[in-house]
Amino acid sequence: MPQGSLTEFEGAVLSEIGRCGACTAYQVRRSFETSRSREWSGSAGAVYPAIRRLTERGLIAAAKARGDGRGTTQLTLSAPGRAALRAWAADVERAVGPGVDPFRTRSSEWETLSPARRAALLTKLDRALAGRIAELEAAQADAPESCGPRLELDLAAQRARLAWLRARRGQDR
Amino acid sequence: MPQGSLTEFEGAVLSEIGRCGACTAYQVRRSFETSRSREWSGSAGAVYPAIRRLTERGLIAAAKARGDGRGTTQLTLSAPGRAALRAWAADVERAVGPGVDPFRTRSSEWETLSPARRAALLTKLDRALAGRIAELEAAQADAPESCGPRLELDLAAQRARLAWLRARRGQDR
DNA sequence: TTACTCATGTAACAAGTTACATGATTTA
DNA sequence: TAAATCATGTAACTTGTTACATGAGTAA
Repeated sequence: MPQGSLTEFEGAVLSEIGRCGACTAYQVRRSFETSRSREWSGSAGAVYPAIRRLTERGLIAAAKARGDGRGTTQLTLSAPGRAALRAWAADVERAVGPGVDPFRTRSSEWETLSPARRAALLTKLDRALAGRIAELEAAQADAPESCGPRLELDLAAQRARLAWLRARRGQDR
Repeated sequence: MPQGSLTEFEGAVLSEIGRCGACTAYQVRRSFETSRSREWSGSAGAVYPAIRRLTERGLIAAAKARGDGRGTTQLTLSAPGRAALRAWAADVERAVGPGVDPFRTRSSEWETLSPARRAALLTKLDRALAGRIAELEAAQADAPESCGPRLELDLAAQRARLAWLRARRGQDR
């Protein structure tokens, strides 16, 4: 990894600290844990070491909260941290990469199934995708202000899968 | 990880061995290395240990090629291996999960940029996406028979990103 | 006072990366 | 014969996972 660059996870951590202005490592964990997307579990064993690394690199400023028996530490982005976050977010090559897509990875295997098995599986996939889309639409309707681009892109990606799936099922008939 | 289940990478390895019928670990490596998607590097340090694990679990049958000074080993799927691969491919919950999407992960950070910086970045992203789409369309035109669902889904995903991006840029005007 | 949440962290393990090492075979 | 490719593998490192451990504050 080139010097100064950030992993996906580190970028997401800095992004979260930048978003909330000043927060504790615990709050960063919770935001990953409660996030709809299951990209990272937000486990303590991932978050605390990552924050320690980023603090050692001078990208995060950690300030002990005084008069707090819990030993709470407030985290903020330093100026280099903001710069590193901007550079990470502006990495076009990585942004347009395909990432890890479990739907696509499995798709070529579906072609090898017998027509009957394939039809059954594609029906299940259709239902699951439609369910996810309904959830995302409900979340969007619940909090129309707070729904950012991630939710929109989640929806767009799931709709693209469903459109592919229905075109694929049409071919089987 | 529940017993008998496969990681994304292990599933992809079994899928590749199933696809080519019987091949060497080296051929599995090459197919990852030369794959358009950069999900996995196909490094020897990933492929050989994974194949050893899968062989120890009885999912891969390894047969030494006789009369080959290179010590070549032919790999095939065992019956339990084919069953494990089918179960992995039919895991609907994991299939419809979002995976790791570097475009979506970065998108919320783009909203924090100044209008001028955002416009410049979104222009670069537009060009990069259009370029990727053109490459995929060219690959599809070059080999119309051999282009499987992965290529179609790659295209669908990139087109969905581009459509989101252009709608997003329209809002800024 | 019991249980839950806030808050931080470590230990053992899993699994990927790069870089290195070795040797056979094929091709220029 | 020199270089490229085929073929297999290991070692050091990174970084994620689960599970565990600890302790302070808060609400039933």
